[in-house]
Amino acid sequence: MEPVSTDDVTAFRRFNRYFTRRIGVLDDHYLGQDRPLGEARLLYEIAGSEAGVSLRDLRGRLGLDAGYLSRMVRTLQAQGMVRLGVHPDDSRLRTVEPTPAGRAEVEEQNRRAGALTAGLLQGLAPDQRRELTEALATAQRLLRLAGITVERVDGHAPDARACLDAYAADLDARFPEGFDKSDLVGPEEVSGDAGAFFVAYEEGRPVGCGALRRLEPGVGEIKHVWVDPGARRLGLARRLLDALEGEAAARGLTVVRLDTHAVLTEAQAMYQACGYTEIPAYTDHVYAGHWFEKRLGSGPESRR
Amino acid sequence: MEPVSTDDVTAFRRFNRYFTRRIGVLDDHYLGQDRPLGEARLLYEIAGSEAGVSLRDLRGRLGLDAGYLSRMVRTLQAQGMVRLGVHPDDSRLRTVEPTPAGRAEVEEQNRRAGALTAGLLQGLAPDQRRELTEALATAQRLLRLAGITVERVDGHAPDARACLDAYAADLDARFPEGFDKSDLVGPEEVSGDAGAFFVAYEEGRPVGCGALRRLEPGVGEIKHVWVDPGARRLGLARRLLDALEGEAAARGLTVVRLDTHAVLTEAQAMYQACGYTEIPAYTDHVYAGHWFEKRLGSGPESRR
DNA sequence: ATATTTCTTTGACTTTAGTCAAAGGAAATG
DNA sequence: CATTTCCTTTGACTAAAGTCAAAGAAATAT
Repeated sequence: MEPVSTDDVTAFRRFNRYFTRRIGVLDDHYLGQDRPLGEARLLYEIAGSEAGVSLRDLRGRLGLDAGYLSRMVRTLQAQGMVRLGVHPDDSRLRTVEPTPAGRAEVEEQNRRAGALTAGLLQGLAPDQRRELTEALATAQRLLRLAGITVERVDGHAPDARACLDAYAADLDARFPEGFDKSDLVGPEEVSGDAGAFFVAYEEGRPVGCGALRRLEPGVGEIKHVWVDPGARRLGLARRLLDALEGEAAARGLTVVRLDTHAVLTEAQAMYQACGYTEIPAYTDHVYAGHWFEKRLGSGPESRR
Repeated sequence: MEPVSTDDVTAFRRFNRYFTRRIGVLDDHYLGQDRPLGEARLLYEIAGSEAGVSLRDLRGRLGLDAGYLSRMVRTLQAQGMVRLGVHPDDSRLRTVEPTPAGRAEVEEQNRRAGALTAGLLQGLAPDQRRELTEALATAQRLLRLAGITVERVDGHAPDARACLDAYAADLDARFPEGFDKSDLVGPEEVSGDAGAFFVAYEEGRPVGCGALRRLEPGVGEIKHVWVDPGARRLGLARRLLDALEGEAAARGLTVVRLDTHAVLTEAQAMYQACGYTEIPAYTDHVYAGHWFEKRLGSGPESRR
């Protein structure tokens, strides 16, 4: 893996310092106008999630001490900003939800913050605003991608199954003929000697997966490459492929194959961009309409 | 002035939230590992400026209460991180400078922050790192520009004179024959009916200027458009020109002219890009090598 | 069914951050 | 040279942020 150039690091740190100084501070400042910052943040978080949130969740998300959180929630409750309840499934957990008043306050804060931002952008010409918006979108996309880790997990792991379920639901919606879950590989097919399973995590949540399976001596098959709709267009599928190919190479496989459904045109384009070439059918798989192959370890990768 | 689209505002706010959550927080966190955040920031600021800094300066830069600052500085002194002295020119002022130990601590923090950043960027391919760096640079450039205000000031104002001094020094260094300060317009030539003077401010500091002078009935002259070296390549000169032309139009002038030295090729390109056309000499000014003119109020601006 | 773990609440703290006013020395102003 | 302004220090506070441990209720594991 290439080392990170110090120029990139300095540029990043320079931006970071500039941005948090100039913008981040502002944002925090308006937030905590009528109440302590911690409380404002908490209310914002509570109002952000439509249904009720559990205190346990909030604690995790905001990284707060249990006692501290408990007290702040009480304060908000006393002010009529939130309502407390008991979790229906587990009565140890308490849930919080915003009252109309709480929602209104957050709305008002959003309005003010929006006005602040608009004031800032006012200093730019329209085309410069567009340029800024695009640059920020690019940066955010890449930052998200950088924060996602791809990890090998056991085929039986709950995260693995969760991803496959989501994958199956996705395909069922996209294939004209639907998709039957029983067609997924079993956990034992992607564990141990038989294969491997990778899950991509973003801030602890699984947002993508991919499986590798031994097909015949020297040949592997890649299956079930899936990316959560919320994490698409980041370049994550490529990273999953990288991981799968790396694993295949480490197992001494020289060729990987895969098949894909005719309707998944963007997937086909992606495979081709990653160095896969279309080959004749190597399976008579129900859903397969196109077959691809890539020879591994043949010098430099064709990276976009 | 065009209204800011809500899309741009939302995109900006989304980035802001994402960035401060994911990155900004990190940065603060490592900073305040061994000492309170405020103290760490203060030490960072002190170590950042090579020579000693005055407390007055620090107070301005960090926006701290005088008493609060005084105490924090004492704490740092007691820990051997900084040395206190009296300002040579004004013994009401105190100066602070980092000791070797203080410098070392900041160095160590920088090292750690750098490692953190490198770890983050590690998740990206080299070309994606470059893309990110570029996007951040663009964003920072535009944010800086958005934060700069152009204000009309009196020709006698200290900020106006400071800009003109810097401008003169700049020209003196660039012109082969040097530049004589006595050639600058006098304060009364850019005040009241005779003309106007604009200063660009970035976070309270003057970073650019431009003057407008009545030349003859219906015709104005733009002079001394200057941008601080630290604020170049942002598009600030254009904004200064916009302000000057707006002022000229408001005064009923229909034409503005300007002259420029032969060596200032980038200025000439900029004038042309802003709708100025070269004309024959209208002065026999010593330093002038090219003359330009623009007719005002003729429909839509040619914006880049 | 008993023990263990999980989750929230409460009490009792500490640290950090920040404010305000008084006071004294030094420079600038008239 | 008297007055005003500027800058720092000190004392006396307050509010916010955060920590830790004990305790009780509910769920899970054995």
